[in-house]
Order: sequence, then structure tokens, then C-alpha cells
Amino acid sequence: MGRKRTKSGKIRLAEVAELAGVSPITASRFFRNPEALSVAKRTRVESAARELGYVPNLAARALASQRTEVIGVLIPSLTNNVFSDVLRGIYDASEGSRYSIQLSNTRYSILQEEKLLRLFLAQKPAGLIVTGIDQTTESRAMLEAADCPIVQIMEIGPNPVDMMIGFSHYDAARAAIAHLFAQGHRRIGFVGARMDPRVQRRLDGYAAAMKDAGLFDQRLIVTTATPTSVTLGGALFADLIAREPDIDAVFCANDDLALGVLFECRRREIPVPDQIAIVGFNDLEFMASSVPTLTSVRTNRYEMGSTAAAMLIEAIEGKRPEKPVLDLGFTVIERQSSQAQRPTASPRAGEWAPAVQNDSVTNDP
Amino acid sequence: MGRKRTKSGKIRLAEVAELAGVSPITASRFFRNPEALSVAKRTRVESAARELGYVPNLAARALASQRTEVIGVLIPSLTNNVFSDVLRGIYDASEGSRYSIQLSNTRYSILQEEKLLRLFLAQKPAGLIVTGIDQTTESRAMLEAADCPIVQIMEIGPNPVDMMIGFSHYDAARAAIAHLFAQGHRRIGFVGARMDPRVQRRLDGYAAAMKDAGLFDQRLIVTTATPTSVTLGGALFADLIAREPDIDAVFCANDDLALGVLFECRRREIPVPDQIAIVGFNDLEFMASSVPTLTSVRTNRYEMGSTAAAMLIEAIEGKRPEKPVLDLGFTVIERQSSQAQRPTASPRAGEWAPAVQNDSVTNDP
DNA sequence: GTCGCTGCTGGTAGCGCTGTCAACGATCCT
DNA sequence: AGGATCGTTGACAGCGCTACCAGCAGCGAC
Repeated sequence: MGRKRTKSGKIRLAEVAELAGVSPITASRFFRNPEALSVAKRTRVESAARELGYVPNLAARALASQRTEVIGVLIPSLTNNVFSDVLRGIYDASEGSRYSIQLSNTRYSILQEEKLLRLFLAQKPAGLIVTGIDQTTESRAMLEAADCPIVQIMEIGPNPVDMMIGFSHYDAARAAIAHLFAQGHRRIGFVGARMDPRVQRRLDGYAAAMKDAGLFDQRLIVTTATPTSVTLGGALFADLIAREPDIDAVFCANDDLALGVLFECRRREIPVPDQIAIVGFNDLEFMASSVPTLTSVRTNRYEMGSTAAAMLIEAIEGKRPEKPVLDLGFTVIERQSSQAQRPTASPRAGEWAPAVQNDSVTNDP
Repeated sequence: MGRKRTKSGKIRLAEVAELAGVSPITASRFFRNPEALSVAKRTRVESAARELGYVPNLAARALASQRTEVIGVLIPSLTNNVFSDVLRGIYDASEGSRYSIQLSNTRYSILQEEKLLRLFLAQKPAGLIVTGIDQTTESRAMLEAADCPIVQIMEIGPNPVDMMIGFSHYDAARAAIAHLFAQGHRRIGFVGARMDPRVQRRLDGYAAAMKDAGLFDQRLIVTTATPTSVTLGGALFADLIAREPDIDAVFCANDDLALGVLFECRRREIPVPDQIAIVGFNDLEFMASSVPTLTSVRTNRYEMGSTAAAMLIEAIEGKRPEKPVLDLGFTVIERQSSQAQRPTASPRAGEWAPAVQNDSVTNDP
């Protein structure tokens, strides 16, 4: 016997079709490919749908069509400011499209990432955005076997699974160190936390630049697996300066650490940049208004997210980009914290201004 | 005639049932309510599912059961640190449950919120988390008509739609001002940005406290609709101090603004807290390690998210909480930036320590 | 006139799962 | 012992939509 399900008063496609005087399948086509209809039927279906307030049932559509309109996004952290900018880009670019975002947090664990990937793939997503290029072998195999477009974000490297968008953390770190060299600094410390693959590559870039200049010294490097924070930046710098009092600059793997270093310098009355220069990474908003203003490597986080989502959607709809790997570059934004010459006095109100980007070293491939 | 759809090699429930030697409906029950099966069949289905690597088709489930396992979340901003903490709580609490999170960004627009709400509700979510208590009349009506549990987060107020979890921004602001009064401050400025409803209520709390003390002065208030930032904090404070040079404290509607004020003071060589005391709101991590450390009102953002999601899931599964409205309270964390007496000298390295919470004014209902 | 093509439309048959109800044996109570 | 109750299981019929063809009209080419 049949069920007694309440028909729930919901408008179905069949109702719309009836009101429009067409078959259900024609009405269905209207929502997926309006161009295939004659103008007359198109307008009839459109007004019928509006009149009834029809909303398609996505579950039924997914079941019948054997595919979903979901874009899976895997990022390592919800807390890190870097990812909130990327996410904003992704959400903005997906808005207005038919695709919805399914977000999951890997917490910087590639095993967790593998687990989530398995979960996502089982639901046949329309596309996937994953962070970075360091997946487990198993994850990599799943990604390559997946029958949907995939974008790797945050960095670029060899052997993309499919598409890729990011920049070279290695080169960015080298550019930051080159800037410090140009300002006359020689004993440059490195402060890093979390040490995820991208931070590791910044460290590699730092080390390579220092080695090339014959200035590399393992003792200049302080890192920890602890998640990053401003407080941690201060603590790591305290370790560093206690051990190596003669350092003249610090390159921080991110801006939170840099701010922590700045505060620690202030606490110890170490003049910045006169005794110690500071360079951060990411160019978060506050870097431009601290005292002194802080030099940083600007990265195009929002664009990374929005472009990744846009590329993915294009690819889902069959228009693969001509260049599947996109380098968004970076810019060293030079500010007071790394100037060779400190201005005569601490600037008075009104005299300071954010760094002019024209003065900066840009890598925009 | 039938279709030639590629059966896609996917394992279906029927296959699992066949291997386990039970009917499909019994296998189905195993995944939804294992307790209803006898132990023998339960283990048989379990091993069959594992052997075949079965993954349920959520679209089919949603279609057949007329409901989804999706929790809709509407927040006003993806950038604001406050919401990233809340979100992390929501995602953490939903992990391991059968529910997945569908996130959307209202961008502080209640019209956008209404639009998104309509979209969400059309897909019959299992539950809904919405930010704040200021919905449009239309949104309010839709929420009340929705046949799923709903949690309003970030603040508490009268007439909850369903459940509610947050704290009183009004009371929190009053507590911050009371603390400044206790430290001897009288001409206390207010700096606010964005001026969303919650910031507005903080302003109301400030104004009420000042009026009660006979100290209210409209000229002490500087606000803007511009989104908040550290830089903006400095700029707003610059306006305020230019107009009212005799202020002795500033209450900032959030910590970014407070940091901006601190930097601006440093830029102008205004001693903090000797000439100007500073109090922020939210107690972001950096407040404890700035120089001087910054007083702030701690809010339980992660708990707000995780508890909201946990309550919602309980409610979806039929266990409504005994108390549908939960006040998570706040704590005024007293730090150097609002101390009545500045320590004799600027503290030396190692001598500073984060404020002890025991010294603080807690409102923990 | 016939053929093939193009553009539009419709019929049929599911997609994979679950709500509803009925049936069955086992257990419990009087 | 008889009836009521409980726990467990299965049959059936869809949920609302779309893939796959088939059909049909209109048109130009031969």
C-alpha cells in the first residue's frame, strides 16, 4: 500500500509544467538550459515558476542526474586569518553560481585530509579545492582518480593534480631576505611556528638566501610546532635574542609572529629598526599601522580564493583554463621596521603614512 | 524504454543487503538506527557494508526521507576574527555527527540574510544557526514558520525564535565602563566601527553607564559605518583626541580598534595608561602580549559556536534543552592599559605576565 | 517527392533510499 | 491456556527530478 506522506504543500516541477501548459521535462529544461526552449515556452515556464514560487528540489535533482552541485573545500585552519581571506574569496566567487560550498577543516593533518577527502569524494562533488601540494600518497591517488575538476591552492609546485593557484613561498622568503640584505642586514634570524609545509618552504627560501650570501647559521633559526600567535612570536624572539644577541634582523614566518617580536622589542627597549629590523609575512592589515610600521610580504589571498573558485566553476562547466597553473606572485611591502636609516625622531602625529607600494619589490609573473 | 545510465560501479544499499542476507530496508535501518536490529543481523550488515565499502547516497536519502542532514549557518562576516572562532566551534561540534554545515555570509545585511534564509529554508535544513536578534519582519516570520530547530547566536534578548545563546553586549559594555570608573577615569571616550546591532548595544551600555554617573557627553563618542580595522582605530582616536584633548580613557568596541588606538598613542607619545587608558572588546589573543598589555572584555566565542551546534543537534534529534536561552556571560580582563597606577618603570623582559583572570570581573550567570 | 537534417518537445523509466503498514514469533500477563 | 504486547523484519510504493530516446514539424537539397 502507498504511504500517507504529507505532500507538504510544496510546489513541484510538475505543477509548474501544468500551469505553463508544457510537459515536466520541458519545464525541467528551462531551469538547466533555457536556450534549448522556444521563446514562447520559456516565458510561459518562467512566469509559471514565479507565480507558484517554485524552488527546485536539489536532492531529487542530484539523485536523478547522478551528480551534485557542491564544491568541496579543504583548508587546514579556520582560525588563521590567511584562510579567512581565501575563504571569503571562494564564497564570493561561488555566490550567484549554482554551486554551493562544502567546507571542512583538516587541522593541518594530512591524515585528516585523507579521511575528509574520502568522505567528500563519495558524494561525487562537482569540484574540489584543496590546500597545498603535500597530500598523502593515498589522497593523491584519490584526487587523480576523481572525475571532477580540482584546484590546489596556496602554493605552486610541480605535478599539479589538475589546476593549481598560488605563489612560491620559497621565492617570497628569498625576496624578503634580499630586501634585508639590501638594507645592510647580515645576521638575520628566522622565527617560525606551526611549521606546516608552506612555512617550511619559507624557511628553505631563507636558508638558501643566507647560504648564497655565506651568512647561513643554524643558530639563527628558531622554530616550533606550536600553533602561531602574537605571544608566541615574542617568546620565540626572546629565545633567539638570548642566544644570539648580535642579530640585526628577524624574518618572521607570519605577521602574528612579527607583531609579537615587535612587542617583545618594545618590552626590552630594543629600537626597531635601528638595532633589530623586522619583516613579517602575509601583510595583514595591522602591519601598516603599527609603530613602527612593519615590513611584510604581501600575498594575494582573496584573489587566490576567488580565482580558484572561478577557475573551478569554469572547468566544471567544460571551459578548462588555458593555463592550469597560476602564479599569483607576492610583493615585499617595505615599511619602517626594516629601513636602513631610522627617521631622525619618532614620527609625530600626522607625519606617518602607510608605505607606498611603488617603493616595493614586486614579483608579479 | 529504460535508460542506459552507467550504473557507475557504485555500491548500493541493495547490494549490501543481499550480501548480508537481509532485506534492503533492514540494511537501511542499520545505518539510521542500529539498535532496532537484532545483534546477529547488525553484525552481518556491518561487515557486508565494510567489505563492499558502501557509502550511503545522501541525495537519495534526502529525497526519500523528505529531510536533509544539513545545518544552515548564517553569519555576517567571514573576515572578522570573532566569527572565525564561533565557526570553529560550530564545525568542531558538528564533526562526528551526521550533520554537515552549510555556511553563508550575510555581510551584515539583513536583506541579504532574508534572501539567504529563503534559499536555505527551501532546502528543508535539519536546523539553522543565525546571528543576532535583528532580523527583518519577513525573516522573522519565515524562521517562526520553519519546521526545524533554530539557534540564534552572539547575543541574548527577549522573544527568542527558538533557542538562543550569547551574552549581553549591553551589560558587557557597562562592566567595562564600571571597571574604568573604578580605576578613577571619568572622561571616557567611545570608539566604534561598523556599528552593527551588537556594537550599537555596546554603545548603548556605555551611554547608560556614563549617564548614570552623570558623565555622559555626546562629544566623547566617535563612530563610523566603515568596517573595522586597526588603522581605523587609530584614525578614529585621532579625531576624538583632536576634538576632546582632555579624555582620560577610551572604550573601544573591539580589539582591533583598541590596538589601533594603542599604536596611535605611541605615535603621538601619549603614555598609556598614564594619560589615556584603553579597553577593548573580545579579548583576542594579541591583547595579552601588546605593550602595555591591553584590557579587554573576554567573550566565549568558541563555546558559543560549539554549544550552539551541540544544542541544535540535540534538538534536531528530539532532545530539546531544558533552558532554550543560554547566557554565556563575559569577563573583564584587567591588564596594564587600564591600570590606575602605571608600574614604576616599563617592565623589563621576563617581568611581564598575562593578566591573572582571578583579578578580573566575571559575569558568569 | 523523398530524404536528411535541425530544433524543439514529450513519454517512459528509473536514480537509491525510506515511510508506512502488515506480519511474524517470542514474551508477558491474567 | 488464551490473549495482549513487544521486538524484529519485510513488501510495497513512492520522494521529485532527469537521462535517454523517439517523435514531429519545418526546411533545404537532390
